[in-house]
Order: sequence, then C-alpha cells, then structure tokens
Amino acid sequence: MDYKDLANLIFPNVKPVEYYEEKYPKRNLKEGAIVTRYAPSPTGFVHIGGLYQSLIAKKLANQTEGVFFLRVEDTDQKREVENGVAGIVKALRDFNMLPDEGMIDEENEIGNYGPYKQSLRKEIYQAYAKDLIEKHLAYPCFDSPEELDQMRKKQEEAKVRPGYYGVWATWREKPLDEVIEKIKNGDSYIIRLKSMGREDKKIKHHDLIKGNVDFPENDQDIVIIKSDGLPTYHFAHAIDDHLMGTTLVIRGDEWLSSVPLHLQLFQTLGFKAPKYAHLAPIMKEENGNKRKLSKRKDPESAVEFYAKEGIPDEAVKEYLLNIANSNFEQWRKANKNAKLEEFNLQLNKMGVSGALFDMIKLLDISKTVISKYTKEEVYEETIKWANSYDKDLKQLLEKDKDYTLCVLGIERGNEKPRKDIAKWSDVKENIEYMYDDVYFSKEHTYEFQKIQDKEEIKKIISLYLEKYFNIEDDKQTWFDKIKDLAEELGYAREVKMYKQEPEKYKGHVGDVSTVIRIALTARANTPDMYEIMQVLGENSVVKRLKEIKL
RNA sequence: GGCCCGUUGGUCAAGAGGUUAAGACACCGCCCUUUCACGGCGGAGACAUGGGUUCAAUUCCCGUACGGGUCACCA
Repeated sequence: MDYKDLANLIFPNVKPVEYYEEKYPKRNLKEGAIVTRYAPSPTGFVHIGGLYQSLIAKKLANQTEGVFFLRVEDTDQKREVENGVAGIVKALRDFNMLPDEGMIDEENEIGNYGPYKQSLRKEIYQAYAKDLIEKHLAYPCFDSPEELDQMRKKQEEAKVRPGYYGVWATWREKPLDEVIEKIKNGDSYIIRLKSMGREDKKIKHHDLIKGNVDFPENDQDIVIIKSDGLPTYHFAHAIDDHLMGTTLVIRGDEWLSSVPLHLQLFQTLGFKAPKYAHLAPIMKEENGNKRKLSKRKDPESAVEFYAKEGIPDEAVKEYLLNIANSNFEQWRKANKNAKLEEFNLQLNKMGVSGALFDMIKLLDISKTVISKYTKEEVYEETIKWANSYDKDLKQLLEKDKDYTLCVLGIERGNEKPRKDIAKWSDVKENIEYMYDDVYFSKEHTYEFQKIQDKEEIKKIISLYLEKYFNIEDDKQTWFDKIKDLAEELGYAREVKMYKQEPEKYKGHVGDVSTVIRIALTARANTPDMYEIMQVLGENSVVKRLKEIKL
C-alpha cells in the first residue's frame, strides 16, 4: 500500500487532473486583459458591498477587454437558500451589471469554463484532491469536530497558537494501515492540506490595493475537502480561479489574511496565482465606532433597498465610483454628461480603509442624475418604480399621460434643471397638488407667511383675478403684472426697493406672490409659478383661487 | 491575545520632506431682477499622539493610543 492506493481508495472514480487541464484551455485574450469575477454565496441577498465589488470587477474587465464572470459558491449546504442564485442575478440585472460568463438564472449559465456553480464541480475538486493525496501533499483526517474543539481548548489553556499544525496535526503522518482501515471501516473524515509552510518565515505579497503586505507563511493543515465531499472556500478558490483563467481576484479585505494560504495552495497545486485586490468594506457609524454595513441592522446594506426607495441604479453606481476613486468627482465635473463606462477606474487610486456610507451624498448625486433626465425618462422610470411600490401613484401618472409629462417638464431640460427629485418615491409629494381631482379632494390648511390678514389675502387674490390674471400672457408680462398688483396694493414692486426703504411699503412683491402661490397650491415652496399656471390652465387657476376657504 | 492593516475638517478625500494643506457632500452668510430647488461668490472647519532622523516632517523610522480585519469541516 502506498499513497497512490490511498488516493484510489478515497476517490476511486474521478478523472485525472490532466483531463481538466485540457478541457479548460488558456483563454485567448489580448495582452493585459483582466479576467475577474464576482463569487457570492447564493443567499439571495446582495449586499451593497457585493455590488461594489461587481462594479469594480466589471469595469476593469471591460476596460481591458477582459472577462467578468459570475460564479456561485454554494459549498456550504447549511446556508443554502431557495432561489438564491436568481436573487443575485436579478440584483445584477437591475443594476445593468450582468456578467459576460457564468450563471444567468437559477439553473442556467453561459460560457466555456463552467459549471459556474461550485456544487456541480465536486468531482473536479476531488480530482485535484486525489492528485495531492497521491503526492502525499494532502491526507485524510479522522478527528471529529468535537475532538477539534477540545484540542483548541487545550491550546488556549496552554496559550499556544490554535490550529491544526506541527505536533497537533496528529493524522498527518499516521501509518497507512491505520488510515486505510478507518476508511474501510466507513469512518467519517476530511482531507487536509499537508502544509510545508513555516510560521517563522515571511511571505511577501503585493496587493493591488493594499500595497506590500508581509505575512508569516501558513503552517496550518487546513481542510480542503469537507466530510460531505465538498471543498472548502480556499480549495475551491484555487481550483476554480486556475481553471477559469482568473487573472485578478477582487474581494473584500476580510480575505487579506488568507492570502498566504491561498498563495501556498496555488503553489502546491502547481498553478500560477492570480493577482489580488482587496477592497476596503463600506462602513457605518454606530456609537462613535465604525463597523461594516450589516445585513441585519442596516436596510441600506441590501441592494434591494435602493430599488425600493427609487434611487436610480445609475446614481448608486455613481456614488460607488465616488468611493472607489476619488478622482471620479473631478472627472464627472469635467465630463458632465459622459457615461459611466467612459470613466477609467484605477485600482491604485482606491482607498485602503473603509469609507462610511453617506446617504446624504448618495441622494445629492441622485438628484443630479435625475435632473439630467428628460421628462419622458422621468415618466418611464417613475412608472416602473410605482408599478412595484406605489400603485396609486402609477394610476395618477397614467390617467392623463400628456398632462403628467407637462407637470414633470416644469423647469426641466434647461441649463439649470430643477433638482428636487432625489428618488422616485419623492415624485408623488412633488407633483400631487398639480392634479385637480387630488387637489380638490383634500382639505388644505393654507399656511400663509408674512401676510396673515384674511381680508388682505382676499383682496390680493380677487384683485389679481379681476385685473391682472390672463393665462395668455407671456412670462415677462405675467411677471410685470404681479409687480403691478403689488404696487397697487402698497407693496414695493422690487425687493430691493423695499430693503432700501422698508418704512415706505407694506411689504414687497415677494410677499404678494407668496400669497398667490399658497392660495394656488397650498404650498409655500413650488417651482416657477408662471410655469405652474401654464400647466394648470385657466380654469384650474381660477377655480383654485376662487374656491379657497380661509 | 497572536498576526495583518489603517488614522488629513462632521463625512468622502487629494497631497508632497519645505504648499496660504486641494476638491466634493453637509453647515453658515451674501448674490442670483417673487418662494423653494439650481447656480455663483464667500465663510467656518483637519494632518491621532510621544520620541527620533533631518537645516526642515503632517509626509520617513520606532513606540503608544484608537479603529478595522483575521485566527472554523462559513464563505
């Protein structure tokens, strides 16, 4: 009996590794092309950090004419969630970030380097594990989880480094007979890597984001195949990214400390290691401390949150790019209408420590993004959102599409477009009062400001209607007439005049126009009143002003 | 605790051995021929800390504090 026999006993039916090396040939891409991936567990939940990773990965692949693929890491069956893959694909689709290769829905995939779902690659991992066992670079270990726990406790008490290494690695050099007997006996076991690393030696790693980082070598005999026959993350990572031709691994920096292990794995398997870029996480502040955005505590950690709020995917991506490269802001300033695709992302410009998530900044970006939309785009996007989250709004918008377009077109499409919509869920509040049926179905409390006297208010409104209101007027005429109205009632026709000699007037034109604005809309703040009147039309304006109950 | 990483205004951040230490968001004030939003102008506000090295350090080195990550048959 030798190690070859042992390997055959453990994995009698797997193909030789050469088969896979041939089946997945080197990719034929141009020099410098980056092959990278997003490799989530199929929990169905996509974290904003996952989107961030994907965005960066996809961008780098696109920039270099490389490949961005989606691999599903479902080797932990306990965490499996139904339709988890579909949830991930949907999130990527919503953000227009579908991969070039990999899973495209729950079951299906595209690309020549699959399967892209790890549970379907079981025998591939086993083939390589078998190869390692043959070479005595891996071995079965029969310690139960309970025994390992006990060992760890002992190590803690003795104040030594915990783990399966050195003298603690009891199954590492057990006599073959004993091992084989246990296997034949049907005992449960796992496969461990036989680590050649030494803790007192350093390994150098150059990370594309974090820079040069030195670690002690890995000397732990880590598990590569679990007792259910599936690989651990580490082993699957090495096999998959080798076979799939990954050149750059972009992942969260919680993996940084696993780099020595991963490099060792690539080396032991005879693979060329990819480059790594470890991303700083997106953080949140709590009680003065920073912590990662949490799935449980922070709704904004879920990609779905943004869809629900109605924040356009473009805005979220733009915000993420802001965090990723600080020169993005400059670029955006110089290229106001350029597409995100045109921005050149650079890994070496990424921050090394986690940024606090800033919703206010996101909303500011979103406002700007939306302000550039045409009224038709606003209409379409709002309907799309309302269809899922606000049926009443959908109905309101669709009842009279032409009218709605006029409402959405107010102060839009010019040099300095309005920026009052930060998310689609703002739209309702912003436009509802422009619809007569909604407007008249509600009781309004008119909160007048400087001019409170009811008689005065009535006088302003009635005089305006009798003498100055004409829907046909152009903007300048309309404007002049408001001034005339103010003047006739003893208000300054220019604010400046009032400020110079306040004692001469009852107030100024702004006070008067505010009365009309509030009487017309029941709101103190609105977009340009001339445009509002034009959209409402003569009948509505007259009706609103006449029927006001003070 | 061991091992890694980090620390520039409230937030995101640029930056270099010698700078008046950028810019964006937020905040405040003024202006923009009537509100709000936009836009313009201006304001307040920062190099965690102690030692070195140096003519000179926020920038380089060491320590301290603080923060983050990691030490599974989870990824």
